[in-house]
Amino acid sequence: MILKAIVRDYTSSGVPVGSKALATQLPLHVSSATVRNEMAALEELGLITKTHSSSGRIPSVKGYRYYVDHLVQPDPIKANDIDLIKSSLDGQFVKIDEIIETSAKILSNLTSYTAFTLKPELKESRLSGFRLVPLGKRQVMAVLVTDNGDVESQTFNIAPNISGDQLEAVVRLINDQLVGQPLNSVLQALQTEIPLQVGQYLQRPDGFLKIFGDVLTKAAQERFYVGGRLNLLNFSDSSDVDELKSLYTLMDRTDDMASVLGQPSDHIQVKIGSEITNDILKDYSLITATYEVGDHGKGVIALLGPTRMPYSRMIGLVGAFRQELAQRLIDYYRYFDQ
Amino acid sequence: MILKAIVRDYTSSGVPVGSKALATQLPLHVSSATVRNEMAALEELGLITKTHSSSGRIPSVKGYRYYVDHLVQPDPIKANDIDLIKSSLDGQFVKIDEIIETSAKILSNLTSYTAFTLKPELKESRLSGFRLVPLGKRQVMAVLVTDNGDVESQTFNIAPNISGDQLEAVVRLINDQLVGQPLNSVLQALQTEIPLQVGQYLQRPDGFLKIFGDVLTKAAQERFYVGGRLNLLNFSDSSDVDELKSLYTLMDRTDDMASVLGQPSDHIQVKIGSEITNDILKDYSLITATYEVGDHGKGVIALLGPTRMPYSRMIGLVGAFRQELAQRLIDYYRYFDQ
DNA sequence: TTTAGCACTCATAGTATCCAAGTGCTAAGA
DNA sequence: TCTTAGCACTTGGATACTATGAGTGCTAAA
Repeated sequence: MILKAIVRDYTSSGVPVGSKALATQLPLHVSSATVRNEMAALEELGLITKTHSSSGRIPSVKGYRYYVDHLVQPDPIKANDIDLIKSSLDGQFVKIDEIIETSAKILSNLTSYTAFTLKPELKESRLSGFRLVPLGKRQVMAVLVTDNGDVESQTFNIAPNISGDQLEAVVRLINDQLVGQPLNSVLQALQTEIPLQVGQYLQRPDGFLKIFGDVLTKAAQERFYVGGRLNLLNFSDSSDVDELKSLYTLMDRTDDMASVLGQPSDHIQVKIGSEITNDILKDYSLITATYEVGDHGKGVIALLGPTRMPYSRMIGLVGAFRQELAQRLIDYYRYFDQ
Repeated sequence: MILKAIVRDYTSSGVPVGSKALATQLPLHVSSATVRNEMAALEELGLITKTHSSSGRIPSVKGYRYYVDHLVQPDPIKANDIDLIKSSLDGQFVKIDEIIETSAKILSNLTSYTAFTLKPELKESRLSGFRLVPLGKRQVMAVLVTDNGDVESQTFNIAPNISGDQLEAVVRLINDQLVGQPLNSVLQALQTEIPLQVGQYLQRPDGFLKIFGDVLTKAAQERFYVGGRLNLLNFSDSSDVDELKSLYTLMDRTDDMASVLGQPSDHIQVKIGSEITNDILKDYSLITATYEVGDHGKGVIALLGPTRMPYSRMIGLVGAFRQELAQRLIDYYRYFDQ
């Protein structure tokens, strides 16, 4: 009960909490001295610490962990918030990506923290088609489609001496040999056999290979969105410029962030401070949740905030949001899947 | 001479400069008392100020202005720097936009400030084609091309009850009526007659109209790139979080930034502190330069830094960079234009 | 087991003091 | 008339000292 009160107090006020204040708040009627004894015990257990020898107590990482694992109960979500979520997700979206991207924004607005969303994805998507669409005299658009429904495109200029036939031959080559293969394999093939084969049709295959590689890697990458980047300035130290920089740099690296978010799991996960695998985030906490979209795979939403975040509220919010988002996406697919 | 020395000193050290230090630095042999008398005169003229009543002097906005207008001579660019520029611009680019984007990065790296680049653009580009490329069962990609060579695309899903014929009819409609018109007019038509006409072919035209509007506005927007966003943290106060936030928000608004950069002009422009039209930037300085790419229009590069930036070096750099970039782009067009 | 009492600790804010860097002004010198 | 030495004065910043108050640990009594 005391640990719970300390966490609650500290996360809402940000000030180390002392025995006297605590005694008056507790549902039991006990004196501050009693509280002090109990606090000494909690400190012994490593659940709370002091900032200096005569200060009030703050929860340690271990303390937060115990609180999150055993004591916290998610706040019921406010009617206001649920309305906001519903109405924000209710827009006229024409692409899944838009929904996912907006989700990150909503979640960050709701919490004043920074939010991440990962698009739901089948384990391994396969190449389902590649085309070159001629646009102007020299302009061509390369379009790559996966069996997942993801589309990547890029325009480029071709050298004047390349004929339409040559391009068609290359497209046919790619489609014949690679459609149906997982993107990873295609990427690998790009390093090995493809250049040789393409070389039969094009004099200087470099340009084409670069384009193809670009759209391919874009398609193979996880779709990762960040909302409320700037909120980081609120809750981070923000005096240490270098730290801020590495944080922002980290957030732009899709791969690193994907590994930080970790494996999908069914329940809401909370990683606190040093529990996060990446050192740059050791002073923050991360709440992640997986959302399932029927047979369209799983996605992840996550929330990054200070270690001293009001976990009960945030866990409640993330939980509610994941449900709303999943529902919204299921509806989306139901409408468009034949 | 004294003003020049003060600006030079202060921009390189960041510390208000006093009469004694100044006396030893000046090419003339004069005592500090003489310098003090001159400084009093300069202060009278409003060219320099004190931070407090017994501090050294710093240049005022008016002082910087005078310096930039009459005293500064651009530093000759270092061999190192020119090599870096050349080699960075030398990559295998397949799109103009890539070159422009990289330019912002190079310039920001070179200066440790924040750089902006605006793609060269003809006065008003016109719609030269619109298509819908079917990708899968329900997926369609909308592609819009301008006579400028700009391409915008977006994928979306169509409702199951729409036939290929309907889409073709819509595409034909758009192309027949609107090709050759300036994008602005097309945007306007989108508000007025187009919805009615499209309504004849589609039951629920909203989705299509949104897509068309989206790609259209994207194409009509100026192409604007920012490099070294994070450098802002170095040279801005960075303790005032709200200020930082509005600064970053500003940088994401293409329109506002375009108006901040101002009208293209032939020579390098320097705007100092409160001279910048936007209040958010009142403690910064902005160096802008226009680069011309033959008959492919004009673009802009710009550099944002603290008011106390070493103008001579920066003006030199921006000048050299603009030349290199223009040359690079001219080469690019020469290679691909027929 | 709980509690009152008390000595002790430490961060924070406020105050005084010193120092260095710089200024303005005056009066003498070139 | 311009330059310069000299000097009193101003100011921010560093350093030291001193309350003050919130909080602790421990002891002894209830």
